[in-house]
Amino acid sequence: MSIRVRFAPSPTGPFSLGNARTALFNWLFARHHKGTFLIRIEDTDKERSKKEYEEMALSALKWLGIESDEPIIHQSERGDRYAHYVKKLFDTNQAYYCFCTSEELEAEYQAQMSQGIAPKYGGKCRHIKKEDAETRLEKGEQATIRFRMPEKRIAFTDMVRGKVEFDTALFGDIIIAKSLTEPLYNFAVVVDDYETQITHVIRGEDHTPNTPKQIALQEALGFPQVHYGHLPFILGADRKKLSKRTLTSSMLDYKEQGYLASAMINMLALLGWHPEKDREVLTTEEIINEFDMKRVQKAGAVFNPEKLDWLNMAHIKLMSDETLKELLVPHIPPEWKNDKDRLMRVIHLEKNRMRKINEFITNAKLFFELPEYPASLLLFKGTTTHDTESSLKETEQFIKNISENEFNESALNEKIMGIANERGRGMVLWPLRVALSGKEMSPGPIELLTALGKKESLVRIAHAIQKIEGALRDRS
RNA sequence: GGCUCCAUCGUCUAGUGGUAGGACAUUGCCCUCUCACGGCAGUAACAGGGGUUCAAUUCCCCUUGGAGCUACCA
Repeated sequence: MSIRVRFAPSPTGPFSLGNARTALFNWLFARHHKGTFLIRIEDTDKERSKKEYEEMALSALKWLGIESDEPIIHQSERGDRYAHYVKKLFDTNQAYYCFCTSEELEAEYQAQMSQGIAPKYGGKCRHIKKEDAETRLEKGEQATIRFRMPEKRIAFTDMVRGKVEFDTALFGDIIIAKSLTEPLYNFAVVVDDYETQITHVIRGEDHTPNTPKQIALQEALGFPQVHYGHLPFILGADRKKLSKRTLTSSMLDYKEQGYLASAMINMLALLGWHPEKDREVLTTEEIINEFDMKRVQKAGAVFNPEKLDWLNMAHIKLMSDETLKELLVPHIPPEWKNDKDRLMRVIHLEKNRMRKINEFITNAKLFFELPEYPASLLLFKGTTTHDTESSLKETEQFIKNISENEFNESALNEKIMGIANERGRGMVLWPLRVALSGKEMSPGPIELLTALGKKESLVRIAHAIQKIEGALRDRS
């Protein structure tokens, strides 16, 4: 039988790292086993569900390349399906109307808590006859629908943790719906998973205690049991579940900050899972091939932003210059595109220096516009203005003598390093590099020359020489 | 309180009944005109106590610590 999984977010808040990881593991599991991956929106809570959160989740997933193989289901549109199954439970006397008010229930729970007893519903409405309930409903009384929880031990084999067992007597009769068409989580999940023929439920470990309730419901409705796997949490630095407020916990923020989807997937996959052979930098394709629920960790994992940076850098290096250009183009100033060749040379050079793709704008700016800098910056430590002037002039002459078609890295390296080794490396390379970049810190002079090209390089060197001469004049 | 789960370097993790390995971070060195990249080396962990065993990080129990759940949220 083919594997079918689903990711079922409730659109009640920003889409977090943890949500993304749960979606990813479901998706990886489906892809690895050539199964089907579904997205279902759990928007039964009308108060808290918001369309914007749903859109946020879907676009974050789309960014990661995770999309539903079948049309997306909304629980809010399936009221009649839930009503159908609630009626089935009524017909078999496995559900009943409960007229207790929230105040009554609250008081009951408080009393139990203060006595140190595990709180659960006392069963006050358990024996109200269906006919009596219906007349009360007709009179306009408010009621919820409860499931007669059978008291027994329910065990299941978790794909991550192995055998887990609960005593359902501790749960009491849970509320499964506010009305025929307004189901609550545990009931809606069971119905939808059944109707979409889900075979494996992979979700966060916060759902572990819900699993026996859902199994009891499946048994009551005569549904086959599904396989469960509960994923450990992604934790904040405080080792607590990532809160909604945690900074940049919204997935789309990572995209904005210049992270690659492939790096993000790599990072998320490595939180709680590890390939058999010890490798860290993995393409999505490789992760799909090697993914195995058996290798999923049991303990929660603290998210490490530095490692994400490192992985992002690694994934940038994995990309071709051309692919990187495509990614960069929408973000760069239009005038940078005028000189296509120069742009490509700059991308090639900066590719190995970027941790996040939006760093490109600040890093590459100097190639398109010479920054302002003081003449004093041209002086290598412990050298004189005079020596700097003569060094720059000599370098300028050498560069002028290199023909346009010889203007490449190896030829430049040979010529420039020739002078540098003669006059002293710092004496030659520092002023040249500052003249070309206008910055204290930058790529090396040979790299700058190659990327800028002969013409622009000479303009910048001439500009530097003017600065030096100006400084000399001011002194005399 | 009750129920469930978890426990290897600071972090992510590998691992086995017999020397605890890798990655990020960090430190030092090399490369070098600077900053990155890269290369090399170093610091750093089996929570504690009992068992079982010739031998336990590994298997069992307890303790401790941590997390989740305990809704007319999901």
